[in-house]
Amino acid sequence: MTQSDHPLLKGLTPPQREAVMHAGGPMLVLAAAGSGKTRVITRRIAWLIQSGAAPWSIMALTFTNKAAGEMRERVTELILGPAPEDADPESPRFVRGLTVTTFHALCARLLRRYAEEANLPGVKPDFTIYPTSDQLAIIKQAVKDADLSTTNWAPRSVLSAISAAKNELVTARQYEANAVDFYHKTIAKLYAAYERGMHRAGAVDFDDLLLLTATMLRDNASIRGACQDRWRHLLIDEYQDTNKAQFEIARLLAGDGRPADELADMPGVEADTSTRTGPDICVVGDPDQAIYGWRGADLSNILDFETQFPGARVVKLGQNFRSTAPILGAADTLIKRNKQRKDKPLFTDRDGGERVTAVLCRDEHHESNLIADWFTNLHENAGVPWREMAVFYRTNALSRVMEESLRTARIPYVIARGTAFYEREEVRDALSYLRVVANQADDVSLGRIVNKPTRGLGKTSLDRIALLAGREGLPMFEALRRAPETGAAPGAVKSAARFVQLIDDWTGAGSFMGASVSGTLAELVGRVIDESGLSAHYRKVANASGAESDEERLDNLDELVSSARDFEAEFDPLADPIADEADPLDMDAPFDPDAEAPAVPVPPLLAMLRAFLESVALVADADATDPDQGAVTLMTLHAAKGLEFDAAAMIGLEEGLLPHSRAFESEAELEEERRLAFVGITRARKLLHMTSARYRTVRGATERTIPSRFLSEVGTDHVVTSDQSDAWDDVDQTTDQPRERSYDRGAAVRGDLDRVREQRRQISATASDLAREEYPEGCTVRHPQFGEGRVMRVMGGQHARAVVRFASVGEKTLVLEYARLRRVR
DNA sequence: AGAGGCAATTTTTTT
DNA sequence: AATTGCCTCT
Repeated sequence: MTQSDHPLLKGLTPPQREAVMHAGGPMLVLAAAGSGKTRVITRRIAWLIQSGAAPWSIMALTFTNKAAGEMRERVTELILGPAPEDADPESPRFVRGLTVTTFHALCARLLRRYAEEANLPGVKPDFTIYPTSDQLAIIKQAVKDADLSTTNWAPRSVLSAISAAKNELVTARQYEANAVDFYHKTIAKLYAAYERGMHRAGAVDFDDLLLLTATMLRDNASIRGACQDRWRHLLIDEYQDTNKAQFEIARLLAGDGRPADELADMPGVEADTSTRTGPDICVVGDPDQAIYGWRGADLSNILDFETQFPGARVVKLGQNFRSTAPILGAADTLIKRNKQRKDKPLFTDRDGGERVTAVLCRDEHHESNLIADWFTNLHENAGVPWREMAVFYRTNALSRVMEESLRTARIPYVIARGTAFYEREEVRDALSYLRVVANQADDVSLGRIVNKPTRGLGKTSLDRIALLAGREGLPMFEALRRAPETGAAPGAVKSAARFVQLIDDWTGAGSFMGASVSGTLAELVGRVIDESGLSAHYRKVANASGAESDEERLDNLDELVSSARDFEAEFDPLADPIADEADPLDMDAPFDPDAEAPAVPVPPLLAMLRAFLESVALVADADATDPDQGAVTLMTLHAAKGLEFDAAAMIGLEEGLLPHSRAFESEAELEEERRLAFVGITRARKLLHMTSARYRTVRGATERTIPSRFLSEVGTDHVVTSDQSDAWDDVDQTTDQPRERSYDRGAAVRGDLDRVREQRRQISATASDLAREEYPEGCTVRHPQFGEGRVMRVMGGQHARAVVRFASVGEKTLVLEYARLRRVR
């Protein structure tokens, strides 16, 4: 078989092949948007394995779980072949020992495994990962303790200062040493206090995961050595988004590479030995898609790669296989405006394709209706599946109006907000209980649930107990045990004892790892939700008001149990980068893709709980996009990176939104905004709509807007612009009030004004019929506040109304347009 | 102690 | 508009 016939090289361009086959040593793949970057990485991993590299010697790092999951899946298919139809979902297919994960998840695992050995200050293996909201709680306390006002020292900005420092690998001590003025000295003080608070709670934050891992690898030769011995091949995706800490981790993991002779027997490799030195680190990225400068990403990591890894091979992938020529043309014209940029070709060999459209709309409702109609049209007339459509926006707030329009148009949609579920009050409460179970020093979580549902532990008593905790340097939970000493009210003391007993029951009084607490993770989660009184609490509320939100809360708690069950079922101990501890891999055995996975001892419940909480802490918004869903996807431009759709809409192209007003100050940030727009444009395969609204209501105030500079910067060769913002008079001149906002939406897309006017005349006439059709008398509906009710009467006219009799509040007359009614059953 | 109401305030993006 | 925090009332 000649090389080019190799199945892993099939259909690849010469530069893609070069990257896949690269013999080893540092390599930088500059991959333009849509140039088959993921393909190259996955094929390279498969290539390495087929060339004799052990799967467990390969590590691929991504930024989101979703990207990691997809990569893992694609490598599995390349190695094991496509999944059989009758595949047992219970026994997941995976390439044993291969590490494909996110930076953060890798760091979490490494820290749990090595924190004790490395003797990192304040980090125990049972650490909790604090999300931003919990970080803020610690900072707020630190600000208060320092007798500063949270007005002058907004926790949010203090946090970003600390975070920025951590991303630069600056510790609290170093920060203090460098602080010269009052501001920096104060931040230094707060940084130190924050660290103390985190240590006390046994918590680390997202930045710590990276910082501590980098420090650990740097300062501890034996741990570094162990990692370098294990992972000989390192691949990093989206390298343009790495920050200094991530660069350090990559550099330390890559080490100095292996002796050249280890590579000598790789088949299909050119006899070019000059490239066979240095660490086998392969990074893939595109400087034009760098959009995370604000969280410390450092473009010099990719720009200076050749300096940092001497002798690096550079492969450029410029040919785009994704988008039509007009879309690429628009993207290219736009990105050329950036001054801080190495120009690189972006080309396709395909002709044709529809031009990009830019539409200036009247307001955000017009805008979202326009998109909804476009989608409907594509779906019904062009047969484009819903899942091939997406809406991108700069800020999450823009999703709301879009949702409304999609709902009205009965278009199925999903919002890519992976974290949303875990941010819900009831879910956070349940997780807080679980986190206290996993780590009893977690004071922030404890504080949230110690009296929820209320169990007679009020502020006064808790303050007294907190005093004891502060005096003796105890975690709150320990202080609760000693409540009798605090002189708290007898009732409160009793409550404290009951609470302590509750937690102790779940943990087997600290003997968690023993056999005293058995069962599955899902059982534990269910038990905690139940015995904590949370479910009873919400059930009571739900029964009392019948409101949707409370029923929903119960459902969400159930869903948390199911997600625990799923996690347990899918938990793959061998996918764990440190699995070799629990189940030593036979490093010398030849890799056999068909070998049965060995029976792995079920991890103890506590380990499972920690792994579950960790996975929950590390979910990304982008993880929530599910390509199998038959639904339009709504997401931020940031979450869109790495994805592609047949038809995409970018909304809110206005000065202040995209580019965002916070970026006006600096040229560098403006260029990042431009890259963000570039990322959005290049997500579209065939059709792209860009819209801007003449008026937009933000935080309750309607403002006149200015169309984004990017709309003109995409040029006119590939883009058709139409101004529909004044296609009709929407304001009644006599009262200066807006008239009912209705227009023919299909016609608006086509810009057919006569039809618009005709349709408008008809709309009010048919409104009542439509309303009756949608809400026939006697049907049951649900209102977000009032709960379920029965429709008694429907009235038409300009603002169709319905009289609804609610169980909770009696009869109400609701304007259908505004009352977010939903039919039940 | 705890719930509910009112006022103030708003990081844009995320692991 | 919506969330969050503070304060009052029961």
